[in-house]
Amino acid sequence: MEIGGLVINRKEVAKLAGVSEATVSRVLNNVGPIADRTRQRVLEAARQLNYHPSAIAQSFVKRKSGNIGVILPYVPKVHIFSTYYFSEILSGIGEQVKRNGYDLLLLFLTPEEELNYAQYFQKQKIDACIILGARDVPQERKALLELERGGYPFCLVNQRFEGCRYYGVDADHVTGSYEAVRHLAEQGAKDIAFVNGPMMYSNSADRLEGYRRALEEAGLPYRPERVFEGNYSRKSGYSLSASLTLQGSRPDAVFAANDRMAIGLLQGWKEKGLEAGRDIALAGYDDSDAAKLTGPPLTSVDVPFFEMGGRAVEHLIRQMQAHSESIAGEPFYEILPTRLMVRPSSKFNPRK
Amino acid sequence: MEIGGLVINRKEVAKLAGVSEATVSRVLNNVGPIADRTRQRVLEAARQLNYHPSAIAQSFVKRKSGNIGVILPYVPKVHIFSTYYFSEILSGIGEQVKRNGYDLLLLFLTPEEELNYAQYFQKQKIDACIILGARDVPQERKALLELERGGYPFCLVNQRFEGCRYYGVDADHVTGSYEAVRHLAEQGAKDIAFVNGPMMYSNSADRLEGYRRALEEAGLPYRPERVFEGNYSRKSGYSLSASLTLQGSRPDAVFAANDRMAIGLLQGWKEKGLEAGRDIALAGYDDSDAAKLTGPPLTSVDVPFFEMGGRAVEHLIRQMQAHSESIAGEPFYEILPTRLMVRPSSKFNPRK
DNA sequence: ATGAAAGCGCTAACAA
DNA sequence: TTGTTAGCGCTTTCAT
Repeated sequence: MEIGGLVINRKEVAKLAGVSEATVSRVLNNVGPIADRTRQRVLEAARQLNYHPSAIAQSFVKRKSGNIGVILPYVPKVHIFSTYYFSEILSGIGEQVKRNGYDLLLLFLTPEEELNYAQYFQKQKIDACIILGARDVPQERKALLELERGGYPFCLVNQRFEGCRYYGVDADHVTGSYEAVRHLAEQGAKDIAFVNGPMMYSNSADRLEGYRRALEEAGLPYRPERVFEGNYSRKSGYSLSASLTLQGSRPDAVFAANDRMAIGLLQGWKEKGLEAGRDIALAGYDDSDAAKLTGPPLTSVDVPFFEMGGRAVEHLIRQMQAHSESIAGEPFYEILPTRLMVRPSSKFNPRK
Repeated sequence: MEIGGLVINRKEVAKLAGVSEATVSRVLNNVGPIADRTRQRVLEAARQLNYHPSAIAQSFVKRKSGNIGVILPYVPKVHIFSTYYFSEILSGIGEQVKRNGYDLLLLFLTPEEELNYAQYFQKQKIDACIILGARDVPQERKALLELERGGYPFCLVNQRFEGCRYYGVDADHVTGSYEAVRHLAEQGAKDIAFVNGPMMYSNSADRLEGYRRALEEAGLPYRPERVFEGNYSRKSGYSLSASLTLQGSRPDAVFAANDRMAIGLLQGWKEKGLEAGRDIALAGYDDSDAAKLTGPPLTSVDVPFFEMGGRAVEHLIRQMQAHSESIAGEPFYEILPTRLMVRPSSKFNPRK
């Protein structure tokens, strides 16, 4: 049985072509002046031997892995790729990484090990990285600070850190939430509850800001007891559906910070015979595929996750160019627009 | 501005610890006998300098990248991670890859370049790979043959090749389909149509086999004109909804080869005022999250995609062990069971 | 236009 | 128990 592949190296190509190893490299890398006859001979020899230069050796000598890393948060009990949010961002990243000639290395965080992003650079597994699902907690800030100190190219997606000037791509969640809540108010809702996610995510804070702004503009009071905190899971939405309806006074409308929680609410309500768009108005967030399938279809805020992933890669490429040219690239935070998608769930029927 | 990270190498650790470079390696790799005092000194020096061995240099000398590759098919106009099928398999792969101390390299195929899986091994970017979405077409068979010839560890997921003995993990789609169609027949349906995917996927062929078997057992005739071919997209299901209902005789029931197409059918029918579970019975396949959300909820066949991904990694690990011990591992094709999930969409109402 | 040779950071065999 | 040394396959100067 054959063990491992027989790997041809430069030496054999050089021998077959009757040239030096250096010449083989020159031909294959298109560098320096080469006689046309020599080039032909080398290419032919390489073809005959089915030679492929070792990416590892190249990385080793160039001190570039050719990989862009994507750091994935640990989310308990969730198949991370199966969440609309991550999968869309990753698709966008994948497309752009490939287009730029890099490979994509996935780095899975585990709950046991402490956050250390810089290690991936020190170990030289990656040349740049994108961090998904970052949270505003001390150890995260520390890990990011270390990246900045090391001068390693990185880009955040969908998270900002107050007081830090990092590269990042975010969506305008303040406006997105503002528009969703304004829409609910325009439907005639006077008592609009908000099911938010954890505040350690900047986008949760943004949504709260948008919610408040819309209430204020609509002349409705902001009442802290009308803000509930879930954890962006369907289950947490489902659990909160109880507190949101069994309470003496049921709100006219609910704005949920993502579609999964909105779907949980929908399910909880359905079990109690309540229907969104009839008994209570509901708007979600993310405009996931699921939003179009629920009964009733869910009003939601579209976020350009796919584009965000692609833009993050472009920022990395630019950072790396700046580095190699010793130019100090200005940190850049890009904010992409969101869009409200109105569907039947947000209808409000005043005679309740 | 600092350009790139200052990377510490073994030499500096050796100097600081006052030992040779070899000793540093020995301590860090826990190899050979080491005096306890020496070990302490080295570890302390490494800690002080924040030293991380270069993974590239290690890979280079060991001729092992430490990466497991996942080859992703090119699917036009689809964000690949956003399909239930791929995302679940990938989640399973990711978990298991991490558990085994490897990193996950994603390899995106593009429609322009011709299929060449062996190159990733020749370039030494990966030590083993999983191939997703393989099709039974000549160039795919050629690419796989090359992998086998090279003795490179690889594993297929959800696809088999007649006449080849490759490692692979599949689900029992014959039985899965058989059970779905039998269920439809048991509901009283006499005319059961089948919306299948392209036959270049072995699992489409398997489904057809299960469909035929169930019909035969139910004493219903197999009629080729009742089999339609979509491409597993929602859109293709939507398009076929017309041919399936505008035709003179509408079937009693439809078995769709995946949930996306089933959802397309549902949408097409809804526009015509037809409702699954009332006017026509419908069963899908995959038991995706969406199946639980549709109106009506979709009867579907659950496939353990997550487990399949994990098992594929385990096969790779075993292959690599066999290689390193020069043992000839027996190619192994594993078939996991599926499970029918009955929901309202498959109700059949004879008075049509 | 081409060859010779140094060196990238590490592992592993051999010496001591 | 530790040090010395020879590569690993490539890129890149420096000669020629």
